[in-house]
Amino acid sequence: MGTAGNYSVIIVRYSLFIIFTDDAMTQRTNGRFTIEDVAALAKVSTATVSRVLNKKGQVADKTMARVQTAIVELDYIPHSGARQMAGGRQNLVGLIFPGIGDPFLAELLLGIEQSLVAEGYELLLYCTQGHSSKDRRAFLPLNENNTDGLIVFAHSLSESELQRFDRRDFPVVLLHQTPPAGLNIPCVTVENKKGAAKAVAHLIGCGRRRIAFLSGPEGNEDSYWRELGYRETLAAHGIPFRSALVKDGSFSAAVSETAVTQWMQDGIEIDAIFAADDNSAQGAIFALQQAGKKIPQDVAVIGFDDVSFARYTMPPLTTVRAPIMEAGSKAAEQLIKLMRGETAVSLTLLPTELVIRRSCQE
Amino acid sequence: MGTAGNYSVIIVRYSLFIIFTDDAMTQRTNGRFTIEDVAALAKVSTATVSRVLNKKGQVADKTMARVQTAIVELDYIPHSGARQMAGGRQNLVGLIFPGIGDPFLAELLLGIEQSLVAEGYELLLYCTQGHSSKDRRAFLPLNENNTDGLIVFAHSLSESELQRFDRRDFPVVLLHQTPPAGLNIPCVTVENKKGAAKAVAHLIGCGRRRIAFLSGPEGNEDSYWRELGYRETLAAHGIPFRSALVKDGSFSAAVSETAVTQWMQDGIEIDAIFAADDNSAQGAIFALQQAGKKIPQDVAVIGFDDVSFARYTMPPLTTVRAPIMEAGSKAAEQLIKLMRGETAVSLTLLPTELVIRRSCQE
DNA sequence: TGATAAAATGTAAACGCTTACAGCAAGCGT
DNA sequence: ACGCTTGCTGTAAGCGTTTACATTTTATCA
Repeated sequence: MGTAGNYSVIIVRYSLFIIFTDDAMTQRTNGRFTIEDVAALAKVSTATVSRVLNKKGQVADKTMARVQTAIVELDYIPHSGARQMAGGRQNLVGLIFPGIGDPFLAELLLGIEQSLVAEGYELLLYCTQGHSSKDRRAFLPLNENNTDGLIVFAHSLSESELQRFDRRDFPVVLLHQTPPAGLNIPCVTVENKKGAAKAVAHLIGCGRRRIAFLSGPEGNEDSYWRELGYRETLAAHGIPFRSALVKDGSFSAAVSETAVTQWMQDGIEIDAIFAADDNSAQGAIFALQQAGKKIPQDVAVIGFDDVSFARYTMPPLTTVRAPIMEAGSKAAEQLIKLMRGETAVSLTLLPTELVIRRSCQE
Repeated sequence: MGTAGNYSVIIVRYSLFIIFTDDAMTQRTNGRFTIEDVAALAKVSTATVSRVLNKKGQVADKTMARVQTAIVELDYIPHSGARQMAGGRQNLVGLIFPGIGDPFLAELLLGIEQSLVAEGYELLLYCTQGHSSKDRRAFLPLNENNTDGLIVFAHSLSESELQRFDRRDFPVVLLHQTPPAGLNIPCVTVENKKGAAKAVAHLIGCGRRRIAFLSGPEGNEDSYWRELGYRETLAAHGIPFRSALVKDGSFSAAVSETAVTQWMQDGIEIDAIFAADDNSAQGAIFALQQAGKKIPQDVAVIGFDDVSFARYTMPPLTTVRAPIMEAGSKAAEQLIKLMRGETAVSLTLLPTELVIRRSCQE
């Protein structure tokens, strides 16, 4: 690299030339440039290039400028695999969640990214929908060696997968799920039981007594607490719990529609439905209207989450607002602490709030 | 595993022994196991372990079994970075898209995964929402060195980013976006213009004449063609185009609500709205009802996409069904061809179909 | 000016995998 | 008995970074 006098000029003008003729270059996979090429062009060592790339250590301003020019010139991008191997920080966190497409997620993601971007992290998503956990095991494509930490939503990972990470002290934060026994993984979730209690109390306050509950999917923790809130509030007001008034709505409009239609067909008397989420509420409203019921006159409906479409249902949906965006943002904050080696708060419980629209009373 | 009676017991103890005493082991980052550890435990070379991991080359049944036992025993997971470096296949494809949370995406993803999983690929998602393309450039976390190919939705990548991939012959398929001039990147999209024409023709057939259009975001290609279909159909029926009847709805219920409310306040006479997507249609319906309009008596509304909630609006939404899932699946198929080195179809145009519900006529 | 500290830069090992190549054993035909 | 082929396995180079450490350059001060 000694005789570099006019070398740089040559390089700059003839970068195309290099690509086609330099042997070392053309032998590279895809003809892609490496840190060495950048170093050569900038007339520094790879160490220096690495330093400017990572803004670590000291580099003279002039040198840095030269390196940056070279980077742009070659359209260089560091090889993430090599970075992982060398043990540097990835600047990457992963979010693992079941099915996409729920409006819920839009907000959640917004919250997460808000916190993450501020710290220079990127977010990669992996959706477990349609993978048996068995297939996945060996191949979870977001893991301790290509991310700096993981946010795991609800029940998208099995207990054993969580254990793996815990054993390796890998930063993980759980969203809307408390950790399995014995694992000390920070968790961020909302006050499900209190929220449900507010909803049901409001229904009772509106004079409703035959209040049905549309649960979430089997084993879902949010749904569990929401149902508990429902039961306790019923009890607190001296209204007996009746299992015939509980059906699975699976957080799904379609499933809930079927469930409510079934109630109608069975002639079950209902004057209110508390749905475990807004999707279920939407399905319920539809089914009720199909059956000729007036909302809220005949049946009041109340949802949970307050997702974006809640105000567009007809009538607009009274629902329990979960601070979804805040939850995402808090989760990211805890993860950041963990990634820094600090200790995180093991349970963050966010308050919920009743948003009254017109599906309970005019 | 012939003598497996007490074998497993022995192994269990052995692995603990390894963890705590073997020097090479404890020095590893995170105390994680490598292919060498697996090789040692199975008493083979790393090459053999790699061969069973990748099902490549010949390995005797007995040896393979021993290796697999060791893998399970150590709970070993290959290091993705090392794999990338060594140049093996990643078995990973990336999907890059703007904002999450649109019900549209749920279906799309389903289609993509369906094709991908069959070929043994995993899917990782990157959402560009909330990143300026400037920040991202150097750090696009899904790229040619950590995936085998990319599916890029609509306008989530800049032209120069697409050029980079094209220059490197990296497999990319575009969804709902035709490639920039000069780039030969396969594209999968739907018959937007025809679909729009069907919708508008239907509206006209219902006797509507003052048909408004709620467009998608500026520069969106789907919206462009849908608007063209709208204009041409109007023209074909001798209805003059009036720019006052076109507003931006940005594929968003909230934006559309505002836009329609504005029309109402301005006293613009409208007897139908063709919305560029179902979200816009939902916002439009809401705004119209707020303004005291009856749907479809006073104003007919028609959407585009037929996402899951379309049948839950009140009245249920007439809309142009785009075969979203199929689009996803086709895109994945083309990508697979590209990744195999075969040539792909450069334009796949999927047919759209009018789904008549009750928002146009009773 | 020379001694010394501080700043800037370079050298080279290590990270964990894949794979070309080499080696070895067993079976075959002659 | 010999050389060949075939099937299986091992050796070791190389992938592109980061970083501890060594070295050189520059700044500071008496």
